[in-house]
Amino acid sequence: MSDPYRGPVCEVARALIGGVVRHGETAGVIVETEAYHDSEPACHAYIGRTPRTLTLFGPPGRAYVYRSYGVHVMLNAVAEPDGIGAAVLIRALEPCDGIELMRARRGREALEELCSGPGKLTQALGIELVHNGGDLSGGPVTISLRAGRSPQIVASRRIGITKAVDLPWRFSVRGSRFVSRGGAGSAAAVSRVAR
DNA sequence: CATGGGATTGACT
DNA sequence: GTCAATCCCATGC
Repeated sequence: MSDPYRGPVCEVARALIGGVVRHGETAGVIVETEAYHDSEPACHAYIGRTPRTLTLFGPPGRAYVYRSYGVHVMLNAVAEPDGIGAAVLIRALEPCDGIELMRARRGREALEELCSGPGKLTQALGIELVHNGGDLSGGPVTISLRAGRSPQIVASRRIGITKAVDLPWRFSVRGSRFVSRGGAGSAAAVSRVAR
């Protein structure tokens, strides 16, 4: 319990499923994650330490937040010991608190459209680039880990990347309707990995 | 200093 | 299914 983020990044990615991301009055349960590690080219840390990747190589349990496509903000939890560049991308949440505020920020009503994607959930929770490097156990953005037993988790291939596309490092709650639109948990995603 | 490329989303054909 | 939006940063001159 002392350092839940310190272990192998794929184990951390699984452990985070069922945890709760909270920012202010908004919060949601994690239903989808992806693992990234500096040993594989899809990871930002693959190129080594740069100003951008410094957070990734820092101590585990911090937030790595960056802008994607000039439009969207992505939230990650840094994993593995200090000196190793690894993180878990939070890809989807099941909204639980502050739903009206999420609706206002997202401009959408349907629960399934509030946090079902990495760019959507940061918008719904009001997470910004300034949160990069923040301690996830001490806020302002926090993640509390699941206490009980794990839900059924499906592994599949990661979404939206062009390198190391075959690694089954995406994890999602089987059957959840709150996962992102890559269709994680679908029979297609499962068989894609099995093949 | 100029350029190119995204761990995406939503609107449109 | 296709495509543009739009900004940070890594790289190269």
